[in-house]
Amino acid sequence: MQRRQSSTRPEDLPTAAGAMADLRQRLATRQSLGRSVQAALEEMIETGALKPGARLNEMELAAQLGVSRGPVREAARALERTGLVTVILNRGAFVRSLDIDEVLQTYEMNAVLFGHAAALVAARLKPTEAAELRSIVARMDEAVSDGEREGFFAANVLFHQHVVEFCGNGPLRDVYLEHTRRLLLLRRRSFDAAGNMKAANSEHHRLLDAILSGQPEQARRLAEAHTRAGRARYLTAIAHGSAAAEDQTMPKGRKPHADDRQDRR
Amino acid sequence: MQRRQSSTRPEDLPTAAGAMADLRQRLATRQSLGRSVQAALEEMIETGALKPGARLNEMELAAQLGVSRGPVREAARALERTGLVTVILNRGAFVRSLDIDEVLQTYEMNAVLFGHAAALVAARLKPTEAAELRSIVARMDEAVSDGEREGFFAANVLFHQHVVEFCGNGPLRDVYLEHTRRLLLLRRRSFDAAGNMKAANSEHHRLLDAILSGQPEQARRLAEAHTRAGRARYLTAIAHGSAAAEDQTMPKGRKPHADDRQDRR
DNA sequence: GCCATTTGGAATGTAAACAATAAACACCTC
DNA sequence: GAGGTGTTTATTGTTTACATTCCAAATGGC
Repeated sequence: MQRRQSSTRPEDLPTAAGAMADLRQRLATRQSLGRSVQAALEEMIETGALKPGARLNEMELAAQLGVSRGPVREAARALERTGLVTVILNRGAFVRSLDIDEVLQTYEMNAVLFGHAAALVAARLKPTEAAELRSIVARMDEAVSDGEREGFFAANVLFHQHVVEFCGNGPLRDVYLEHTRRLLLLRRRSFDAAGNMKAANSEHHRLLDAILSGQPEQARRLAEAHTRAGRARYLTAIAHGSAAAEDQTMPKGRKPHADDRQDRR
Repeated sequence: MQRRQSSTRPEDLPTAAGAMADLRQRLATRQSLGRSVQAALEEMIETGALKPGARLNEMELAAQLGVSRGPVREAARALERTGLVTVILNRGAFVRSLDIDEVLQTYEMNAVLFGHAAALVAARLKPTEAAELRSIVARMDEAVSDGEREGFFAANVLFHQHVVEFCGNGPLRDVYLEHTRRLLLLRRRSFDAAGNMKAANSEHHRLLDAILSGQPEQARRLAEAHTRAGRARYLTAIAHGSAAAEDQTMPKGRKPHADDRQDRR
């Protein structure tokens, strides 16, 4: 990530259109470097460039991203609050490795939250929102037929996002999305292997029916069951070979231990 | 404005001195300065030295606390992730003022989470934990008899903390405590006025009975009801004079608006 | 050979300097 | 006087430099 440099494209004279594009670019880039670095780090964690247990070397990352250590530190601290890394005093930030228990507990909490969101949505759904949910489920149907894992995956995320969005409870939405995202980033491989799109989507259909027909408690039950079914799929997935990717790029020295953490208030 | 409770403090003199002492204290505890500053800022928010809407002037705070701007920035960003302040690019960090809707939604989410925690506890309570819960409720009984608001308040917080702790779900505990804490810090006056200790404690008793007798669903229902009753008490409290303390120390210029925020991923 | 101690290098924590931005003010034009 | 335009000033964003801490290999004694 370097300082915005004028792209010296040969055929591109300083036209109004070009200036406009530049401005858009600039406006889009209009966030602090810390934010940008945070996004970059999240991507590196998602893609596996930074594996669980790896230390975030501030100098190295700063050089790599073309910024100084300040924004890198800022990003690392933000990731700590998101739960993606653990910061240890004087030793640095380490990509967290979720143990199975924590994953299961997160599923459990998400089940309750998603269930409540579904109940709220069933009680207050607007027509336009109903249409949107229907179209997303339809998209997943197609993806299932065509065997498009990526397409299904994206639409699946979208479906859950919309449900918690439409429930109208901002804090609940934020918590649910944040923790879902954490699972995705730190356990992506397991999720990929967790397929079984068909079963998942039939659950979506049943849930959607309950929502559309305005049955809050039924929707809550189905949404909770759906989340727990997802947990079960996750468990069978990691049981089959895709075994819990454990720490790999651990630097010298001992592993960071929970006791070292300093974020308990 | 509005009757600042029989305050223990000569008011108006932003006591950075107290925060300062606290800061030095915590330095011995081997925390990064950023952490210490974060704690100091939280205290300043809690005590009202930093009122909702106030901007966190980095230079000023750094000078007051005897550190450089780095740790202050770090702390401000941490508070942003906690939801206590809003950061706007190139304009700084502002103490958030929770609107009523968000408070109510947080109560709603907390009701669901606390209800689930209570259900889990009822299903898996250990003898030592049972004793601890009993003793806390007993302490609240005494506080009610003696009219000790502060003592009741502290024990009340402790009771809820222990329930979510004993439920065994770490992520749920963290989310619940974090959001409860946010309400406490940003709406403390309202809470103080929300008294009605007697009613609250009778709810505690009924909940504890359900937990001790191993009735998860009953415990869930009571815990949810207890939280919603707390919400109702909060509403009547702010309806009576203690009106939602709105922004006061707003600096010149326009108020920060939600659209300015840059933390949506 | 084994263990405690020392010591050097590397990385983090903190401070201070520099650059960029935005609000506020003065000024000019109409 | 209203509206807009340059200029100033305070504050944040970022970089650079310095201090402190930790780890690990090297050293030395037994």
